[in-house]
Amino acid sequence: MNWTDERVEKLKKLWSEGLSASQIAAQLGGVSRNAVIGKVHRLCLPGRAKAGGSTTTATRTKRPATSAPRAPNYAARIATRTVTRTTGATVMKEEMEIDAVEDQDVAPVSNVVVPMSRRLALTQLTDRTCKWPIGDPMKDEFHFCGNDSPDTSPYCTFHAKLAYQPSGERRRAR
DNA sequence: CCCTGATTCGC
DNA sequence: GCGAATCAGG
Repeated sequence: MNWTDERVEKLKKLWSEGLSASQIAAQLGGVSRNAVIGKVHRLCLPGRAKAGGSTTTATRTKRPATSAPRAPNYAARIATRTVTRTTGATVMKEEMEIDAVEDQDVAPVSNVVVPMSRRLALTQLTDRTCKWPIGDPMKDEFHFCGNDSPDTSPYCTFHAKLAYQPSGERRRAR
């Protein structure tokens, strides 16, 4: 995958909306979260104040620039590689999620991860259908997931994990 | 262990 | 320029 203008624009948009790198990667497809972060840096986009999943609201400022940025010790890097790989479910999981979304678009039948794919149009959505958008909104094949979603979420259990939840609360679906 | 972003560096 | 590997942290 290469960074077309379209993809860069989407990246900028999602990043500015506060989506995490992995979530953006999942939506763009074909890239890892590392790729997203790397691109963000190359674009000189404003980074997050602090890392960490729990929405660090204006936490401490960045590292003191006085000390060296970092000194990657390649000996140590090699030493920890095996450990990281054994653990490393991160990359694997991302790939699985991306594949699942794409599979749904191509082969809607009998998907283990997403058992049902109804490919609903906007007007077909109900309170109980997943509203996760699939495809390019500007193109004809655009549709919504349409799987059953619990009353507590606008998304099915699969897409709920990918959905961005604003820190406050989700506006009540009307 | 799950996740987050940040950084380095081989390609 | 790209992104995997790694680091650092919640």
